[in-house]
Amino acid sequence: MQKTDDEPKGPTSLQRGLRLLRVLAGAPPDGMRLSDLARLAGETEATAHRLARALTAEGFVDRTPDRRYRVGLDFFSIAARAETADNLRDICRPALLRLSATLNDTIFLLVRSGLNVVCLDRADGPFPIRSFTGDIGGRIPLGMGQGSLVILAYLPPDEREEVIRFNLPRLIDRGPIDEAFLRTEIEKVLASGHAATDYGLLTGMIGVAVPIFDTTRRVVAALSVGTLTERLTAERRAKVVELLNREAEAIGRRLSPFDPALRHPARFLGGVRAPG
Amino acid sequence: MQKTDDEPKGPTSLQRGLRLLRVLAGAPPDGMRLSDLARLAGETEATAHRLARALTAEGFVDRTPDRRYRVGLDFFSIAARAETADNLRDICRPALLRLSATLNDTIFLLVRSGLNVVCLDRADGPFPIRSFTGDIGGRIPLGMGQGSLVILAYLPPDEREEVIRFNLPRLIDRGPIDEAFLRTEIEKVLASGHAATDYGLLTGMIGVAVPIFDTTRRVVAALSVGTLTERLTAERRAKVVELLNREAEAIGRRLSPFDPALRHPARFLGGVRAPG
DNA sequence: TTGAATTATTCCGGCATACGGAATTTATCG
DNA sequence: CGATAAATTCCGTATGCCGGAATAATTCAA
Repeated sequence: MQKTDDEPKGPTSLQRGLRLLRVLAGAPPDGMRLSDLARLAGETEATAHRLARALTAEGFVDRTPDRRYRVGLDFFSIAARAETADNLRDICRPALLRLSATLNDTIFLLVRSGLNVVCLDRADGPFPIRSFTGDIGGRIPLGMGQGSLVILAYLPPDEREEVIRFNLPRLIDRGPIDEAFLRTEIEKVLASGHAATDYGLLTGMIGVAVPIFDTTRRVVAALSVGTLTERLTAERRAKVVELLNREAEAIGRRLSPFDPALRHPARFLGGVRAPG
Repeated sequence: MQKTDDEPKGPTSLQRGLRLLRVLAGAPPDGMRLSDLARLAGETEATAHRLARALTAEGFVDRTPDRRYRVGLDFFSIAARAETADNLRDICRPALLRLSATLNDTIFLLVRSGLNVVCLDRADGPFPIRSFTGDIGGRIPLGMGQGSLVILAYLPPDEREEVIRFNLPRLIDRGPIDEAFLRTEIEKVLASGHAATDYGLLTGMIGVAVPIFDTTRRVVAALSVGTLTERLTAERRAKVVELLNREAEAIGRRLSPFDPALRHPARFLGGVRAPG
């Protein structure tokens, strides 16, 4: 081989091994044969085999009984154990401040927690706002309020149905809602990409919310703005949604799907992690 | 360097790089300095630097502005693919929600990974629960804890023996267990169809677990509930087991006969085949 | 601000070792 | 059962890795 240029080459076997991981993560739902793996990674079969063997020995790759390779469960385990330095609240705070300052309204950050949604943070605007969510730490059933609704809407179908089945009584109990209404609103959310339903419970108030997806396209949270109904003309709403979405997307790109804050929001409410 | 032993060594730089990843995932909330990384991984700083650079270039590691290393975001999106082909987690989630809401306790979904069991998902109940399994991604040896025990118990006999042979020391090391105890408990599991052993390690806590079989009657996972000892009277336990089993069976019917991880080279040819 | 201690990065020579062509074993298929 | 394809092992060689040591950058104390 001739060395034409002086690329800052690193340990080749590491580079190649990682590329194998990428390839494995890339396509197959049920694993990949060695020959395909080699071809896609641009390696000879001998080399791919050697690397795959090492990856397997280290637990980063699993082998299926029919001799196929796939990303290993240990990999999942390692990733889940890795703590991302910033929890969701820290990541989102600048966005909340920006939105609050730009829109002159109150911004909420909502995270799902089982069958509920928890308000993880808020940045107040100049107008006093009443909301379903209430203050930081506030907890409402999935489906009640715009931010909550938007999360519910984007859940995987199975899961969404399950949540609805359980929460419907709670929702009916707390507001002028029935199943038909809820389903209609969910459809609206999925069609428009945001929630702006007026529940009619907080007179003069209205909210607009957009979903935050993690890097695997799962809903994990919602950004929501609470404002006075009169302030939200149709054209302003479009603008608001656009701004919210821009921030939501930026946030989503930075989210690990394993962030503990997404799983146990309550632990992070105090700003300090609770033990256990 | 002297190498007297003739282990089938693999590409060292790959092994070392992966170890760096493990170390990185292990401890730091806000990243790790090179020197610490090197020390914890048992590498010279020069080597650690070279490897870390390669990992960074490949996107598996990020650098913070203050020159610290941390697990990269790409790492997570790849890891998210590491679930079983049937996406066991998605399939089971509604069941976890149902159980958690119905029982008011914390539900765990556990899958086997080689000689270990990994917590794939959990749905928290209102009570804070301590468990062997820990949080999502937590790993424990096969045989430790109820969910893990139930999986071990239902493995094919020769495979089970091999796992026991391997894990017994680890189990003894981590709890008041000896071989006789383990075998007695396995018998109990096979007789009753569930595990409810009180290991006595987590005072006040107890768990009940049932197996999930795929359509070929192989254990692939376990559903487990963690609760306060006082909440689990005998009659309630019967009820709990029944609920768990109902969900486990429903899940099993949806599983295609794909074995997630049999990375341990075991030749069961001519051995006992699961009765079709 | 200065200087010393700590940490990060680069260099480089020697030698271990990873590469890949080819042979061998093992699975898959007609 | 023979043929084809895939997986795994072998092995000589040159390639790229390792780590001691030099250099650069950063932190810290005073």
